[in-house]
Amino acid sequence: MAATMHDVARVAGVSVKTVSNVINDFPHVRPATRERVRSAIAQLDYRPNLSARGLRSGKTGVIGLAIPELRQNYFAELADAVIRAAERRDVAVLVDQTGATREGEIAVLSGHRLRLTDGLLFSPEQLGQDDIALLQVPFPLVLLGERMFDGPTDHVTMHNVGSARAATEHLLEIGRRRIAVIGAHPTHQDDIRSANLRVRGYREALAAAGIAYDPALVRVAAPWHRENGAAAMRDLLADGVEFDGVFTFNDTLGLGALRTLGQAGVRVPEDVAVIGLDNIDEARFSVPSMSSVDPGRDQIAEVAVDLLIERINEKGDPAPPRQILADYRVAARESTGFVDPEPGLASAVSPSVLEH
Amino acid sequence: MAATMHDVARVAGVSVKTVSNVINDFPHVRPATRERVRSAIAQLDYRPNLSARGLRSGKTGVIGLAIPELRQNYFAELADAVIRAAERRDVAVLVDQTGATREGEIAVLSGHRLRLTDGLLFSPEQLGQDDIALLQVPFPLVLLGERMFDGPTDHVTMHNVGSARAATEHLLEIGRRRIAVIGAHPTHQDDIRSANLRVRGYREALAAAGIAYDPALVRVAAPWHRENGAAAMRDLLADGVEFDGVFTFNDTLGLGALRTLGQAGVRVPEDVAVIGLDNIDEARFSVPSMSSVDPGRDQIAEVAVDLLIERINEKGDPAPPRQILADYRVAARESTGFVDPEPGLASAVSPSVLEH
DNA sequence: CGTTGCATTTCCAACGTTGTAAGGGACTAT
DNA sequence: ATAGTCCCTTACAACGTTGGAAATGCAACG
Repeated sequence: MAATMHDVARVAGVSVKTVSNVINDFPHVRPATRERVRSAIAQLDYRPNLSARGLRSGKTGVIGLAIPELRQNYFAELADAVIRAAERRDVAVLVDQTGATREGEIAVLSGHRLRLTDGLLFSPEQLGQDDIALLQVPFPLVLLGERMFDGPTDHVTMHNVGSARAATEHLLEIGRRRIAVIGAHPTHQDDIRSANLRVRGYREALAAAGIAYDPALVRVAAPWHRENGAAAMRDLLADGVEFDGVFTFNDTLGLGALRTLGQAGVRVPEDVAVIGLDNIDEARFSVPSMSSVDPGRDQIAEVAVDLLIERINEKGDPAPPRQILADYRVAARESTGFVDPEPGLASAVSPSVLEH
Repeated sequence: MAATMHDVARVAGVSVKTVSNVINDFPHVRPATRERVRSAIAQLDYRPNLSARGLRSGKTGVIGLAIPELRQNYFAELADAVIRAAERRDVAVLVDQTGATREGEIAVLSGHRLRLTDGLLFSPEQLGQDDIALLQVPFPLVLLGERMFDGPTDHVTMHNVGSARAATEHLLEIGRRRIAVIGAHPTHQDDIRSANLRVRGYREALAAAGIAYDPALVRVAAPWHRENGAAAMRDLLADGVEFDGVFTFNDTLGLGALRTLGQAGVRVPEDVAVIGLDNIDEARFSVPSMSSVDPGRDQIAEVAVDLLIERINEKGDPAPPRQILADYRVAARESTGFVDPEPGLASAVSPSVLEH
């Protein structure tokens, strides 16, 4: 049977409350007493019962992370970053998968699925701008991702316009002038916000370089899955539109596009340079390796966890919702003519990263 | 403030214990009473406080899953499967990353990191056969993976010999006769068990087909990372050994090998057919898509969760440890001359799967 | 009509922790 | 010596739930 606070108190010759005071770093404990308690704790290998603490304090020290599916690379990496960030703050993470369904996402917001958590990090994939009202929930919630904006909760997201502009600028810097994009939204689809912002970044970069905007180069693809990237690229090639660079709105689209280019015998980057957005690990391992904009996922995870913990501990009237934009940077690889110093190495971002 | 059992009891006009009895599906509650309690619960949107329940019952309804890193595709898919399996049993999953370090894995076993859990699913990457003694822990533990065998706990794992044999047989069936393998272990390395078993499966298949074993075709690669697969393939090509098929001991090695083959201008599958093992999602998206043996990951997750829950609820003397081997099957794709009916589609295993 | 037996419900205590308020001891100032 | 003060420590209750035992109600029986 595991030791309890009472056991520790008995061994140390103090009351349980004094043990509690030592554990919680309360002031007003004599150093000698503190030491005695410490050694009793060590001797008994005592660890606080978190259920009891949770019951008494109303906090469990666990946060929920709701994502569509772990097997989607992007979300695995997000979960990885969140778990690391939470660990540093001594918080555990319960992962819940919504299955990328609307019902799943709504279920998560009902709070019926993730019990035992103090708050929720939520990265929706189906809910959109029209569902903002659903975010009004009776527990601390921090929103992630680019599907809903200006909601009632804190929101941490990448810089859509900036990173899209950076991607386009990167292609311009290596001399490309006919730059296609893949991932625009079909009219009135509710991916709107994010896709529109990226189109805006693209156009800003073009404008700054004095290049005219050509609608023929802007391709619809939704959702942003590999097969749609491949299909959009097939269309682009079939239409005979001339282009020497492609910016896909995420890496998954980009990998699909790369595959089509490879099958079609188009050389990358000689004939067409390709850059994605997300900087998922997989981008480093495609043939050729794919350049991408790193949207600052680690920073997003850190900040999101911090905000959530802040909200959990918030007393009194809640502060107004905050929106945080992460820093981004270009990771240049073979698909835009750069060489990976250490191709296939599994850790750290490539040193050929261009700081923003 | 959230409703408690007392609130429900008051509304329903019964005692708290009766509410508890309804919630826990105890017999001996009159249907009328049960109904009254049910509607009170609905009316108040009551949900049990899991901290209190955990305190009282000693169970939290949460299990831990310790894996090296979520960003490794294989483990993301494993975590996905485990979370789904656990959800069906109304159990939540706390994911802990060991960081693929020996210290991290030992720390997990100390139980100091994952508190608030009833038991642990542990998939080691660093610990090996010599560390078996560390698995003797004071909480329910189910071991996953192929690094440690015959330990003191339940163990769920793929069928190493069988799946390796199946991979080799698949290459034989499409007419290959000079079949190389990548992923053997350097002598005395502690990957031994798994790599050896796969070599055995390979040799069994060769023997059954009446083909002589040629040591020159057996290549060392450790750990099983992409870069080592690429390097082993470079060596194989550089050595001038003749071969028309390659079986890599996991998919990551295979993707690395595919990359090298592509760069070297060797045609897949015309010149060399390639098959991996693990059937990670990524295998469907490489160019060409890569055949693989599906080691039954979903089944492994299901069984592992079941065993763990059984152990958690076990009373009295523990039953002897059990070892479960999962069913495997070949997923045939372009790299062995098969066509994906739906290339790039993100769900379900390809219908070209050959059942085992 | 009292008794028995069973189904149903209630009462009480306990799980391990922490907040509150009060207690005890040592020191200082008078 | 005495009161006042400051530190440090303690006692007690409470968080919301469930196990066990006790109590109640009801029907059938003699």
